[in-house]
Amino acid sequence: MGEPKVARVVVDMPLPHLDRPFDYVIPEALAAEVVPGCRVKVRFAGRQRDGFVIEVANSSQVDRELAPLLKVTSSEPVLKPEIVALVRAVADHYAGTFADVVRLAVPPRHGITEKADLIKHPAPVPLAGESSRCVARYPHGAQLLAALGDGRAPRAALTLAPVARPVGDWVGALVEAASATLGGGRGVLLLVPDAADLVRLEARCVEVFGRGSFVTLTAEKGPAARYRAFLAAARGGVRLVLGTRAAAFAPVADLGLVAMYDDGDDSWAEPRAPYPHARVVAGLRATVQHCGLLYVGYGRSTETQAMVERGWLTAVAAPLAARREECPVVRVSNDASPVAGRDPAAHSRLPHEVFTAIRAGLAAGPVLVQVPRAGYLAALACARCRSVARCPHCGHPLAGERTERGAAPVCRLCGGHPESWHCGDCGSAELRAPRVGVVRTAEELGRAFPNTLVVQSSGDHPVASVSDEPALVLATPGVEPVAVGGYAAAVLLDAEMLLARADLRAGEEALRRWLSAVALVRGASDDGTVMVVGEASARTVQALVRLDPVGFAERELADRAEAGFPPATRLIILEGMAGAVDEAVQVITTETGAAPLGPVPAGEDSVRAMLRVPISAGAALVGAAKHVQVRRAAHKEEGSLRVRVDPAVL
DNA sequence: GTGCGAGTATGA
DNA sequence: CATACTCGCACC
Repeated sequence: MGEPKVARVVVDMPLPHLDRPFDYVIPEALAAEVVPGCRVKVRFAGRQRDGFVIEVANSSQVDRELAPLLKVTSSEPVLKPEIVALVRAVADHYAGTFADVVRLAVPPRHGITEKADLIKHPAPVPLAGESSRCVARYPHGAQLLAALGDGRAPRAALTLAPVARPVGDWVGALVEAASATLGGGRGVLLLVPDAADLVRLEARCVEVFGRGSFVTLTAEKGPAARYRAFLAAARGGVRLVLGTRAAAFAPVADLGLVAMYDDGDDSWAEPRAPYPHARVVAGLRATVQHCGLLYVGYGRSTETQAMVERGWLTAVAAPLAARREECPVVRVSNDASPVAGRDPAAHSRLPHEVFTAIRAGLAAGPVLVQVPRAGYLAALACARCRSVARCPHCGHPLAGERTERGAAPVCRLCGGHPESWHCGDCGSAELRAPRVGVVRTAEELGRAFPNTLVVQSSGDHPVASVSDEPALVLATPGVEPVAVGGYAAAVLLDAEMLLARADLRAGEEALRRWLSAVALVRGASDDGTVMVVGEASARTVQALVRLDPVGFAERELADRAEAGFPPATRLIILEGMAGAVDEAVQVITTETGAAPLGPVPAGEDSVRAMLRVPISAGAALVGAAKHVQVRRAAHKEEGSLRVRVDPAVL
């Protein structure tokens, strides 16, 4: 008998200064059960705690007597080496701990499911050779598929033409990329932002790859179903995994591709510490595992644009001229606050053109009407040119705040109350609060088209699809039903309201939502039309009319660079008790040269401060923030301090 | 976080 | 000199 073996264990202990593996002796009696990736119980700081074995070694560097493993919870290797690397990379990117991130990556154990017999998963049947109806029609699209099939690791942002045709079929694009990768013998991970999209993707995967040839990983179906799907992937019995946010960490044997639909959706932001964004997780994963990476969408997020401009992603998109040929024609109807009663049929505040467009569309099929919900935080705008008013101090959009003497501008980010403001575009000093639209539109339109079937789809009552029959389909953004043969027309209402949020991302978000609606409409050659009701001069509306999310993202990124915001910079937010935040700002600033903003009050005895550096110094900034946490924890310093890196919402 | 050992305070 | 208590730190 040789020396007893040593297990390197990551202990479930989210203290920043203990964020590293610890060595334990494997008792003779447990030797057969211990495998890398299994769950164990160990004694740590006098208490019994859970952990994962990440490595089995013959000896330890530790010059003290090792404590023994207490118990092997399960021999199932649930934490694969590549996921260890991914979890470490994500924790480091977000100044978080391995323990916090691994909780997001490995679902809770479900014993009964683990002991149950293996379900046999048939291999997915890849598409026959030349069957790409979407991706291969794009410049570089065929090369992308070929690279995936050849075992290479291409990284791309595929900006789809928004149209209800194969060329604008996001599900098809994901399935084709998956098929190419599977055909080359590697595994695939397909990620979508929400349950409704997952249903659509699953349906197509059943059709294309066969029932049971893939698993769906989502927390929504309960712990047993989640763990079953996770195990199927971890055991290597299934090559294709579909899922939402948390599935970005799913173990897939011999991973060849991570593909994500609509990376701009806000559901990708994890609400638990350290708040990783699935777009970033996917990107880190492509790096760590050297696999393909594909962001598919109708829009282009500012973040993917930054990756494209860094040369890290290849842009795959059709030229603008080709897009306009294939996609619906988009027109603007200026919402010039029409006088009530101007349209006798409806007593409507809507422009007359809208009714004409709807009537024309209904003659050919269903018509989609996108109606934003009320309740966004409205930002102030220039009274003359209507561009968003920005804080002169930090560049964040200004909000209106009620005071004794009416309204005053306030910056919700840096807390400033600018006394004088001048429009950066036209020089005017006058501000206005944009009119907030009202959602009585459904009733109005219903009355205007009395003999028409009206379908309503909203967050509470989503409708998945509608037939080709003429119908007026009213939907809030994000839950538009799919029309089987494409909508004949779409009307996008209250554009200004969607644009008027006091949020840096308002424009990008509005364009993303509009384009998703446009993508449900028939192409120009089938007389598909889209009408947007809003200010024609607004940059975002212009981008929609030109169907040019890339040009928009380029300008958006340039703006962010000028204002010093992510993704052009790396930004961290420090929040907690004043003393702790002040000290942290002090230390990090001197250490990294970061530019501080704040601190400003942030609720009950809590303040927040912001630090920004150029991307090249990002790792140093995050490292310094982690270091501050380590020191604080080790010295048991007073007060609380939370760190957020590139938060989704500022 | 938790437990422990060193160092210091307190009292018989 | 014995016991009590706090502080600082290591935790495998």
